[in-house]
Amino acid sequence: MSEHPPFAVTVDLAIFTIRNGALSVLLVERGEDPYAGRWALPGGFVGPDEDAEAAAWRELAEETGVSRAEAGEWGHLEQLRTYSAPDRDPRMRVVSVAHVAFAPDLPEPTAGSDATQARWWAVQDVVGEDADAPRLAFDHAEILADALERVRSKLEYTTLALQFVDEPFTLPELHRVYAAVWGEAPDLGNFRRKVLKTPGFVSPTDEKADADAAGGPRPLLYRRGPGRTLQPAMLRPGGDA
Amino acid sequence: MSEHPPFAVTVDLAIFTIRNGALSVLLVERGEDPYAGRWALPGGFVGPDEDAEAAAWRELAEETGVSRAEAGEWGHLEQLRTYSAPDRDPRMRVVSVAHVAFAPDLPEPTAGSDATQARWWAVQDVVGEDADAPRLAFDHAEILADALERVRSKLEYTTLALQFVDEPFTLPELHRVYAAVWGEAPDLGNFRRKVLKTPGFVSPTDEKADADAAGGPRPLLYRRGPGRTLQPAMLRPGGDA
DNA sequence: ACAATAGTGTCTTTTAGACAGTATTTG
DNA sequence: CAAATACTGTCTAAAAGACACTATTGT
Repeated sequence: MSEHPPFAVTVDLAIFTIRNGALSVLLVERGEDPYAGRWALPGGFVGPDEDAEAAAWRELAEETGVSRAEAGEWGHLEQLRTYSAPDRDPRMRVVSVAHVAFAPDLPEPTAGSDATQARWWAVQDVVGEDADAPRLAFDHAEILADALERVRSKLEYTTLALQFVDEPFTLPELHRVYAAVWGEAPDLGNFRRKVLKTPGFVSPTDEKADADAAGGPRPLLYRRGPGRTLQPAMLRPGGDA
Repeated sequence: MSEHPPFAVTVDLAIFTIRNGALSVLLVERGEDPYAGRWALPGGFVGPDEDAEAAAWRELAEETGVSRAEAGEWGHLEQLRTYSAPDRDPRMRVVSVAHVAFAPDLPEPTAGSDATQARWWAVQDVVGEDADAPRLAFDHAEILADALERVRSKLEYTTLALQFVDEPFTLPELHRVYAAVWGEAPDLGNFRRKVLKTPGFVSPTDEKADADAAGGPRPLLYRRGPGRTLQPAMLRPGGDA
């Protein structure tokens, strides 16, 4: 079976967070060809002694500038799918195991060791057709589109939204996560009912958030509950469109 | 970047069908080490000019003994996930892009060119803990478990069950698909209501099925509709367990 | 006639959608 | 006080679960 050609195996990551109320994704600017100057999803090669998920955790920690142990505290990472078109990288045959990661608001990333820059992009500015929208390298536009669909649908039937907020959090904050990811806000009253009656979604504290300059009552603070799935699912408004 | 080790990339397939009312999966007996004599999911290497999905279609056609064009007629195939543990194959570093395929009842497969045998196994006889349950090679038990979870959950929110029946079909037949995959039958009356009121799930004909030795009225025949998703989902009985 | 299965209808419960209305806070 | 936001409650519609009931066929 040595007549089979060798492949390089990489991981690519779509790392999502909420910044300024907008769903955002981390991109790095490529410093070298192919696609020099274009923006790309962060990623790297899978090492000889790690599986793809371990490589993805390692890259996540490197790119966000936090230690891997810390990343394990707040982060959620899962495999998305594998991209293997023969010509997806002109240099060699590369198969990429793409992953999706979710994190609460993180600091602006530090530049990578290869002197390229990395920054958060509002997803809407990347997937849009605007003239100033960056054209992504390789097949990363397709990967990002798949990742976006994944995060949107996982909000429906899991408690994944909890990964986008720091503890403790308020229900209006959690509501804004749904609004940012779906692009449309569910009715706040019905949202509260759904979250509070789903066992294990959130657990209340008896504290209230600090006052907000905008006025209004101080909302109650909650912590993440142990539940992981929503039964039945939370429906996104206009979800059939 | 040539300091990175070469990988072999394969596809493995969990090919499901319904045989004698039981959800079944195609397994091949390995003829050589490692795991000689053990049963495994069919699979093979990804060729230099194809992507993983093309390799999976090729393997599907080879293993089921039907031409690839025919397979495209009736089959549904989708990527499951990628398995990349460093020690999953003792011979070399192999990354496997697993796929799931669904087909109506197929003939017993012919033996592969390497003189190994292939046959359908009732899923219950493979995942069970019985003494005569085969111990699968490599990490294929894990792949099969993931594939099983995939097919079970896809029945909930898609019209995938249509891939397990030949056209034309009756609603009791379609109902038996759900019963076989879920291990428990939804109420037939409520099932009919759900299927018939979901736009595009099935389209009626004005024909009736041939008579059955068991007696009873001859059920109406239907064809597959254009719809692909169920909104809202069909809930499996005891689905939270 | 009887058994078996196909198909219809009905009642109840659960849940979501669409609000209205009250309470709390800042400026 | 007004404005803004947090929170509660209510009415309605959609849908599922749990049946009972009728109809059609083979033996």
